[in-house]
Amino acid sequence: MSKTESAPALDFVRSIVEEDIRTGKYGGRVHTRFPPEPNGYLHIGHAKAFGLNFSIAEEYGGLCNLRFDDTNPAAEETEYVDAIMEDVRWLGFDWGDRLFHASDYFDQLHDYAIELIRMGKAYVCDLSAEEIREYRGTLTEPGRNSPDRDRTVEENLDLFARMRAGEFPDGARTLRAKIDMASPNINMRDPVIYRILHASHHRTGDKWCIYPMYDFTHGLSDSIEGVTHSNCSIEFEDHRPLYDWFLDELDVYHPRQIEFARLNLTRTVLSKRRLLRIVEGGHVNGWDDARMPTLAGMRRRGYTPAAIRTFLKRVGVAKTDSTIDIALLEHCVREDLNRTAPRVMAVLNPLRVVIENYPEDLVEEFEAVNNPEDPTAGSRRVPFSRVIYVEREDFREDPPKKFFRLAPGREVRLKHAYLVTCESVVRDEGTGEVVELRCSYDPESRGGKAPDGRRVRGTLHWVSAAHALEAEVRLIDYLLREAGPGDEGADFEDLLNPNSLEVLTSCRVEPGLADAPPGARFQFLRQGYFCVDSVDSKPGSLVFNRTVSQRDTWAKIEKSQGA
RNA sequence: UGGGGCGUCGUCUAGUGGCAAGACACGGGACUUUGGAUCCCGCAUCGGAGGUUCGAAUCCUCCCGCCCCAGCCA
Repeated sequence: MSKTESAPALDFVRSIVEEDIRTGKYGGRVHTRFPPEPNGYLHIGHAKAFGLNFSIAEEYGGLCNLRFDDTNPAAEETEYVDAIMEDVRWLGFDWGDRLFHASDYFDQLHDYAIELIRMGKAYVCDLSAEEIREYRGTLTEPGRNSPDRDRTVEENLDLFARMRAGEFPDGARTLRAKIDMASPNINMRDPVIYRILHASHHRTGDKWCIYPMYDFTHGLSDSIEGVTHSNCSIEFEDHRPLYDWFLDELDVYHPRQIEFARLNLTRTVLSKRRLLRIVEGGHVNGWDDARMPTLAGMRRRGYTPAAIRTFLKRVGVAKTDSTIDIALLEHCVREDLNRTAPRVMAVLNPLRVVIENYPEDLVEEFEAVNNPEDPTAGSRRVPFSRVIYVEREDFREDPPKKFFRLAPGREVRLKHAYLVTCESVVRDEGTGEVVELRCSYDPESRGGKAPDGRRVRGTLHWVSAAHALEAEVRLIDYLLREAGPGDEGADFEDLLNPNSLEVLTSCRVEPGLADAPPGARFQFLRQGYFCVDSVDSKPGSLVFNRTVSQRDTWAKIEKSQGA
């Protein structure tokens, strides 16, 4: 632990945890929890939250529970429960045998509610939802007491029992905490703690027709589980007095709630409401669409758990409202994939090239290194023949300055193979479009080395026409056209990028990819990182997703030339 | 106009009275059989104004800006 090892600075949450360990506040224990409501898919923003909770537990020899906050049967489904567990595990976290549900505590929570009633700290209220809102007051005016606020304990007990017994319809009555209708903190103005909901719960079925509210449930669940640090997002800061109130009034074990800022990303939608709109509006093909910021989407797109965890670490944890540049996430993905992804050649927009002086029936195989960053990755053999495909954008009839690729009379290197020179072009007679290049090769340049040491700046990827496999490649762009998350409003659809997905259908990839398994990740040389789509790719009809493009210096040069 | 919170490079994040640190982005250069990777160099006086102090991003005062809260959602 020497200072010279430059231990990374602690974020404020970890500082609090360390301080509590030092002072023995919880007997030196560290126990966190991740409490998602199973009403949707987890996205990268949730990953910040559970990454923090699980990581802190790991780092301090503590435990982290997975607890489903399932107190609203109207919104929750088992499908989401399963998806959430899969996503948390995918990122490499483990809750051991501590899988819990707020609904596990419904009996105990009910007992706590009765205790509050007995103490005169809770009452049954007959006000309608609208009346409760009216009585609550506003941000600047205090609220008024409910006419039912002074019911006797006996009457409250009786009414609450009848609520539970199903005597009243939804919305007829609520159980409220008796706190302070004049509190400047609106959350303290006699919040509802139980509501009547004749709805079947995905775990408890029809056992209950009254369900506890979040504020009442959350702290008590933390307390029951022996949580020490209850980390949540910053909009709950106003709720902390209420969190503390229940624990204090009931005089039970008292965890500490700590709030941190949520994650925002440029060009990315991270609100559940909007994500739902994108899915239901048919703007994407489901929650696991590769364009989605859900973990399921990122997984399908080819992002790695390691890259996401590195990203989360670099983003840090603070209370400042911030928006992370999506470029940081992409950097982390490239950094990981550069180390681990095997290189392969694939031509996205094929342009046919005939090497006129290359023998008609000859097929050579060239040794190609799989990953120059990783000597243990080995090599493979790639077939070469007289007719090949190169990338259409690697040829220009009128090459601009600094364009080091193919052009009439220009010589380039075909990666791993030969030096070739463009001798002439073949056009479509109707459109005039260039449909084929006629080239010559230097037989002395086998392997790509110029025999006389002449300098050849451009190196192109290619595939042998007779051997290449046809494939579909999906190019993924941001869901939002603007840099920021955009304004709230009905015109949200206008903020969507209409070109977030570009599908290329006649791509050609090297033959070795024939049996690449679903999810396999590759670097398509000079282009970026791609993975085999885990849903739509089939042997014989390969589908790849572009995970992230490679940095493209030429694009920058070209742009600055144009400007 | 009530309450709570937050303001440090373009974007994040450290720093908590003694030379403003790191990452991404951006710009420049080196190297290169991926215009990839890698390597070098450059890039902020800390929301504003006063004050305290030998010394302030750090302490005090006032001001300004942004975010959250009026669900029987979480």
